[in-house]
Amino acid sequence: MKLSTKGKYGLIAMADLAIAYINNPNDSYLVLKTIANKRNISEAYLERIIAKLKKADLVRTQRGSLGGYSLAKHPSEIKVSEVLYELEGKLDVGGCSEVNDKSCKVKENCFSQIVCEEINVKIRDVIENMTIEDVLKSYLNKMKEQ
Amino acid sequence: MKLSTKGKYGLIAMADLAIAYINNPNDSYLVLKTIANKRNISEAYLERIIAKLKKADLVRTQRGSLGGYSLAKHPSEIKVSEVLYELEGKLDVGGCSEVNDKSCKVKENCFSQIVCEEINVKIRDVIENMTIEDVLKSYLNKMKEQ
DNA sequence: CTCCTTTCCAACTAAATAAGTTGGTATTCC
DNA sequence: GGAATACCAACTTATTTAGTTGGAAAGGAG
Repeated sequence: MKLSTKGKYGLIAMADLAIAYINNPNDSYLVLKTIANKRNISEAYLERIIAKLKKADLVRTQRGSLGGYSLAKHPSEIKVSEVLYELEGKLDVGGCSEVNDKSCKVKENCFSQIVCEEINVKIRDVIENMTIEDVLKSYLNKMKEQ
Repeated sequence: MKLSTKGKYGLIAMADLAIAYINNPNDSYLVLKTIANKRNISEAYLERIIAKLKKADLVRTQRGSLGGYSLAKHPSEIKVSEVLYELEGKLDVGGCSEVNDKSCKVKENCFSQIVCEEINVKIRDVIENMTIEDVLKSYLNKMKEQ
C-alpha cells in the first residue's frame, strides 16, 4: 500500500529540477549526481527513474559535459499525477476495477471493490489537481509555520 | 500501491458475515470452509486472515462441530478502517509521515511527503467514515442500478 | 468415551515485486 | 584526445505477499 521509492524519488527529483527551473528557466540543467548525492539516492537507480520521466516528456536533457537534466515545461504545467502514473502505474488501491480482471478469483459480490473505488476517486482527485509548483508552494508554507 | 489480498479477503469475509448477522443476529455462525469455497479463497489462508479480525474483537467464534465465525457486533458498528488497519497496517501511501523514520535516507525537503500526506488524509476520511453496513448498502444500490 | 467437525496456531515455502548494481556505449565540451 | 556527462540493458539481492503443511485443542453427536 505504500508509494514505492520510484514515485518518491521521482517527486523529489522533479521538485529539485523545479527549483532550478524557476531560478533560471533558460539554462536550468542539473547534473544527476548532484541530485543523487544531495538526497542520498543511488545515482544509477535515480537515473533509471528519471529516464522514464524523460520518455514521458516531463524532463529534457543535455548530454556531454556541461550536460544535465531540466524540466521540459514550467512546474505549474506538470501534474503530480503525470509523474506518479509514469513511475507507479495506475496508482489505485484496488486491482479489480477493470471489468475483465482474470486474475481475480473472487466469484461474485466483491465488496472490497466498493471500498476501493471510493478511495481511488479521492486519490485521483488529489494528484490530478496538484502540480509540481503546488508541491513547492506547500512546502514553503509548511516551513514558514515552523 | 494495491490493497493486498489480505485486506480484500478480509472485507469480503466481513460482508458475508454481516449478511448472516443481519438475517439472524442471535445465531449467525458461518463455517470458514463455506465462505472460502463460495469466494474461491484458500481455506487456510482465509483462516489466518480472520484470526486477526478475531484478535481485534471484530469477529467472535464458536469451536467444535456446529461451530463457526460470526460478527462480534452489528455491521453498523464496524468501521472499514478497523478491518483494514488490522490486516494492512496503517494503510497510508507514504511511510515517512512519522517524525523519526530512520529507514528514509532522503536528507531534507522530502517533497513526496507533501503529496502523500494529502492523499493519506483522504484515504482515512473514506475508510473511517464507512461501516460494513454501508458497504452492503452500497452494493445493493449498485445492483439495483444495473 | 470415541469419532467427527470445527477453530486455532506455528513453521515453512514459493512467487512476485521492489530496489539497486554492474558494465558498458554515445555525446559534447574543453 | 580526455573528462564529464547522459543513455541503456542485463543482472542481483532483498523484501513482501501469498500461500501451504501439519498438526493441537475444543465441542457436539452417537
